[in-house]
Amino acid sequence: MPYNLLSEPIRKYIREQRWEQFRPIQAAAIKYILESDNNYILASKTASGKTEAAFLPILSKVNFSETGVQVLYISPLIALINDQFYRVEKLCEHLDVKVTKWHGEAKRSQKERLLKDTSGVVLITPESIEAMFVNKPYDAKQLFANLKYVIIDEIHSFIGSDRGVQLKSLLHRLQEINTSQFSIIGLSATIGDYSEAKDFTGRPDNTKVLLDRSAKDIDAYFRYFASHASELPLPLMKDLYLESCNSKCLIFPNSRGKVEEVAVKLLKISNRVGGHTNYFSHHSSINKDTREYIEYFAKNSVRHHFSIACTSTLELGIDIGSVDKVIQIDATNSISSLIQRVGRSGRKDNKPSNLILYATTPWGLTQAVACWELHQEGVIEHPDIVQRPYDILLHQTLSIVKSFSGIQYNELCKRLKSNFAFKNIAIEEIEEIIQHLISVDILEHIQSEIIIGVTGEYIVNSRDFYTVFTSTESFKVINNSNIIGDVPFSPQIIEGENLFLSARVWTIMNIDIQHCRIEVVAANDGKKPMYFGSGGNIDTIIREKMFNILISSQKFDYLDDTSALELTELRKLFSPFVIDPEHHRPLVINSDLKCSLYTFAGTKTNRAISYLFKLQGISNTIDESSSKIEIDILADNLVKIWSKFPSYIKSIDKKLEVLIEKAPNIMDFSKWGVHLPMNYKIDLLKHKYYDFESASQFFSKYTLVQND
DNA sequence: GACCTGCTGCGGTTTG
Repeated sequence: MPYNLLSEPIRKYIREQRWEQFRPIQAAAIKYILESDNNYILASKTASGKTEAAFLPILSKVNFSETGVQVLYISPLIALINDQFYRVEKLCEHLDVKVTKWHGEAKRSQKERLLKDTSGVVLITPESIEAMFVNKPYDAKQLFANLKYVIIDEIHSFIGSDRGVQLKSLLHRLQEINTSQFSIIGLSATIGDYSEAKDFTGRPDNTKVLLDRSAKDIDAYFRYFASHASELPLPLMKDLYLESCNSKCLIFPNSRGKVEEVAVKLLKISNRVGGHTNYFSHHSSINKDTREYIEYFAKNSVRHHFSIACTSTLELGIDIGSVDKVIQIDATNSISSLIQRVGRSGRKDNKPSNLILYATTPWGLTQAVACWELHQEGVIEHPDIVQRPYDILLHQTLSIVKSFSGIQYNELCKRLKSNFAFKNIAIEEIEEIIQHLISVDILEHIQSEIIIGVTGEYIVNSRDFYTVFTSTESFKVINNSNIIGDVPFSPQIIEGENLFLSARVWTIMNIDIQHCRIEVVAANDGKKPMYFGSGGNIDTIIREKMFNILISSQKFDYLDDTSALELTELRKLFSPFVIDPEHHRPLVINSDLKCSLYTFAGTKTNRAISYLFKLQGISNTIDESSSKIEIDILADNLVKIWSKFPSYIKSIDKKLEVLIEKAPNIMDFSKWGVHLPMNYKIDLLKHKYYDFESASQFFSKYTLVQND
């Protein structure tokens, strides 16, 4: 019995909660974590009690009377830390264990209190760990030199991202200041690659996966409303209103602009028919206080219905209580994202989740069906792992040098080389990058010691140093000295222009360019705001599934009649082809004899294919939504040169060098890559922005098939 | 058309 294994204060907590039994992941975690010091990945569906699964045995096991923080909980979001704080504090009720939030918005007094009495549990973000290493290395040592457990929440959001490489490096640096080994527990509902998840701890052999495969029942319905303009069609809005007005709903329209459009229009309809007024918009450009209020409102609404239009800000595990329905407008970018979003509904009492998907284009519908089918098959895309993250290595190099206020050259190289975050980067490469940083005054070599150089001082002392992702400049939108949110610099920002923000309509009264502020007053009608972003990359497995769906005649019982008709209609585009998806790709000849290649390949592969065409002087444009490359060449000519393309990749480096020199903005995907020597920039461009390996396979694997 | 995430220390002022 797992219950009997736990310590008495924890058992008391469990009795008070009146839990009749543990969830499977909790029972397993209690048994395994208590019996060994292995690392564990706890993989189980959303709302299955993973936080308790990790904390119950750890709080039982760890001796908190030792000095120093014993348990470090790392989260990708401040909002999640604030949310988990109350849960963890409650768990610690009978234990006399201090729980401290440590992030950029946490109270300084609480941090100071912890520094005076270093003990207990700390909830922190990766960036705050980074900042502590850089500015207060002594504090880091005082606090975190006696760790027993590190818990990483929503670990999938780190795997395969720059932020994940940074966190790996920080885990290594934390281990360096500890005399004994701490254990790592990773939590997630959507792991696409267990070996990558194990690698994330740095000790894959000592890491075990505890997996509860049971899935939640989901009632899914797909509906179709054709959209021809940039605005959502009115019939869709009316249907959406009826579907949502008597429920607690989350609506995911995939972009901040559309989030505003949905929130404003639903509220307008509701006002007209005398419905409730609880319509909100929740995304990164909404003021933080407003977002917290919305989360609080949702969590505490027992009787009130509400609809929150949101982006991926409400995708991760922030507890917003029980939601009746999740409404997705067009397809998600990934299966993982779909799972997370659907998991937001039916959290209580094991009720089924409800998903309603509105498609507005045939290709959006096909992608949505593909994601849904793959999810049903239990498939999740694999994370996109960068084997040699030179840019993050550069960032960590600066962080380490600053942290030590100067460090012996050999010592620096040794620390970087032994860091498992950079295990595929050779020592010669590390030395070359350090030498380059010295040559551009970012670092300085004094006798045998490396210190931060003149140029480097500006970089490491900037507030922007602690993150590995970029942020864009924007205007603060202010009404009556209340901050509503922000909008980027765009041609839309003109005095007198009306726009949506935070589910309301505003007129721009005054633009203060110097202070990046816009004064607004309430208005009645306007436009959705323009935001610039670059969505997520779509994985090849989704595209391949779309192809299979389109050349099959399979019926899907969750589609409404219009959706089924639209799918049948799109299938006609490929019905003239006799095609084997394992070996062929369709080339549609247009009326002007130019052609459209449907690659059914992932975003990075499409970019590489398109670029290779351009290098051969063949102009073309990608339409990512349909994975189509429209090519300015006669089909027969393309077929003739098709087999030569893989050989063009061999000499790609020189071409990419020219590209970087001519259009340096192409490196914008990498915040720290700009400081690297050219050959390393090329390598990043080759693997993070493009995917030439899979493009090469594409040309070799597939032959083109033309329609008649 | 097209997502998201996070962050300092200091000196000064105000508040209880």
